[in-house]
Amino acid sequence: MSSLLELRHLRTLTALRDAGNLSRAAELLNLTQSALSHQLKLLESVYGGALYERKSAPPRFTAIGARLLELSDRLLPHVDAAERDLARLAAGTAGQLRIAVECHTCFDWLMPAMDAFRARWPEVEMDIVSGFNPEPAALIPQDKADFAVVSTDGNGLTGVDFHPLFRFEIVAILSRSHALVEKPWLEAADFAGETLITYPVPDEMLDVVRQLLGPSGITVQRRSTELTAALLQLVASGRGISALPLWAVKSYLDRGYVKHCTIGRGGLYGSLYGACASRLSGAPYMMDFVRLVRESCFLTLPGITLL
Amino acid sequence: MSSLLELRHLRTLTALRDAGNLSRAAELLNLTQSALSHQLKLLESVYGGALYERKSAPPRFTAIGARLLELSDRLLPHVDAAERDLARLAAGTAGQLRIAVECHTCFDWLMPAMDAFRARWPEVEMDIVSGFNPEPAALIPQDKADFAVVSTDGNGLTGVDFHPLFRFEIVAILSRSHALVEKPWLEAADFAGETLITYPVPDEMLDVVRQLLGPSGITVQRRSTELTAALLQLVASGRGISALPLWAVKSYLDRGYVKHCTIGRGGLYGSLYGACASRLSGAPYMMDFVRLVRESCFLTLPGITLL
DNA sequence: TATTGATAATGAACTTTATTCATAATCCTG
DNA sequence: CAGGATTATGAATAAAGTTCATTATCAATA
Repeated sequence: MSSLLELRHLRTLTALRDAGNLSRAAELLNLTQSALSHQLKLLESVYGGALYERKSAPPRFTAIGARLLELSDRLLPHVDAAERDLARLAAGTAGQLRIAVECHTCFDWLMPAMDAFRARWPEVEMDIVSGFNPEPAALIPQDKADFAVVSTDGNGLTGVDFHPLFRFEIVAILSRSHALVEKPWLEAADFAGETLITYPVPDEMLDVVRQLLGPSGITVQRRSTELTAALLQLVASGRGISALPLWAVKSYLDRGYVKHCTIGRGGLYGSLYGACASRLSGAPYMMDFVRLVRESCFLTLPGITLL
Repeated sequence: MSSLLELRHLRTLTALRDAGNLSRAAELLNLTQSALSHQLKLLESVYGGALYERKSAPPRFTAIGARLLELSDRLLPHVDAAERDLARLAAGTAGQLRIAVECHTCFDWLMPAMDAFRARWPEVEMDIVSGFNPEPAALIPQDKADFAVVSTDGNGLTGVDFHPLFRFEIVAILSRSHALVEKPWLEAADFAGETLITYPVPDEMLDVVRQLLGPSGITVQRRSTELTAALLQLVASGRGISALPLWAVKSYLDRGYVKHCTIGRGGLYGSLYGACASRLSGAPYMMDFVRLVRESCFLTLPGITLL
């Protein structure tokens, strides 16, 4: 009798468009693929026709689907804006967001999220905590930062909450002529004698060391540089091998500038978490920031998985 | 974590504003007062404050409530429009809406609903079936009308659906000096010897006759005229008494032009139904028309109850 | 100031709906 | 045509939303 269309459905539809397929849309919405499939099926039964062609990627929407998407585009921004206004009404206070990072790569994806955030919460003062801190989460209890990007949850810090961000594969980067490119995957022993080219961070912050080389007692030479491009240049010219997030080097690999190789049997994976003071964990602007980070990363970084 | 605001909530809020209080809002939405109360409570717990001041009629909204209403006003018309577009996509065919009425009073409330309908479904041809038909529902199987306003459901007509509209009290209208105005209510015997002033319709169409005079075997003189104003003029000048819907004469009563009196112990009530061909019963434009009629009547006719 | 009537709130039972889980079907690609 | 990825499906589960029955609150009024 009465209309059954809800915002939930519109969110699903836009997620489907943004994510490219149902499974990814589900990930974006923190739901299962099944849930969305059922949702769409229901809508289709109500409106008497398919909403999109299933077998196409990116999805091609039918007239019905397109009309609903048009509605979504018109509505959701207003809903979003209203909810932020309401959060502001509730909190009153403006707040600040001082961001600390542990590694350089973070900036690649942090910037777009920060830009989006600035547009949505103009009254929140945003800053980057200068310098690179080996353990940025420690800055939070000291009230020197409000948000820190870290690669491990729960450091035993009290009063600090960790929000899962995403998980990504770390691959070994080799020059095109390197002998090891033939191997299906690299084991710890393969690194012996090689020079490991990395960002300038302490050993214990490197996932390759922490998860592979450390446990197996293998030590390697280290050489470091700040920029990804410089790092790859060194690898390409045979000065050593590196281990970097797949998403960070995807474009270089596609161009064939360097080669890559899985590390360990099932691959080596790193995870990132956003740390913030428990006191701010529930603050709408903080939740929105975490959401924006997750969303923009998921939509722009190839091959990552949301946590 | 994720937003829980849904269109449902926005609809509740606008209904609350339109209807004036929670109970009436519930009636408008075909829900219970309790349901809406729970809904609002939930919203208030989420947004951390009241949405409106309960004890005031009409409701006074807080900043939070007002912001949500602002959102509703921006969103709901678009949702509505989209759903109509989708219905058009599904049905394809334009359709027509020929309306037949049984009594003159209907036009008072039919007009605004028809105007609203015309704006929403410009492609549907709307017409009024000329002449007053003692039994307009009969025109539907003959395909001479698509919608008929009748005062009884289920005439034993097959292929015709009856949609409950609303229920209203019918009161006796007396001149200010009439002896009967002193009585707490009128019984059948009180009508004996009086002239009953009515619209020009057959006896069996009049609720007073059908429900009160008929069963008790009392017959009265009849005199009829087409216009409500003329009818009241006759009553006021002592030519007889009348029995009319309370909502139709409310303004005359408020001005003290005539007096009124309850008919029978618990009062006399009439009900109206919208009849249409079963085949069209589920057509979006027909459902929308019924909805518009119910809604506009509920919001404009004083003292009625939705069925 | 009690009484009544109207409106709103509440907690528990209930119903409906949404989501997940486990699995099967389908589609695409190499 | 196998294997991987995506989608569909039915049943089970979880989570709501809604109603019911009752109580609380408030305003008008006797």
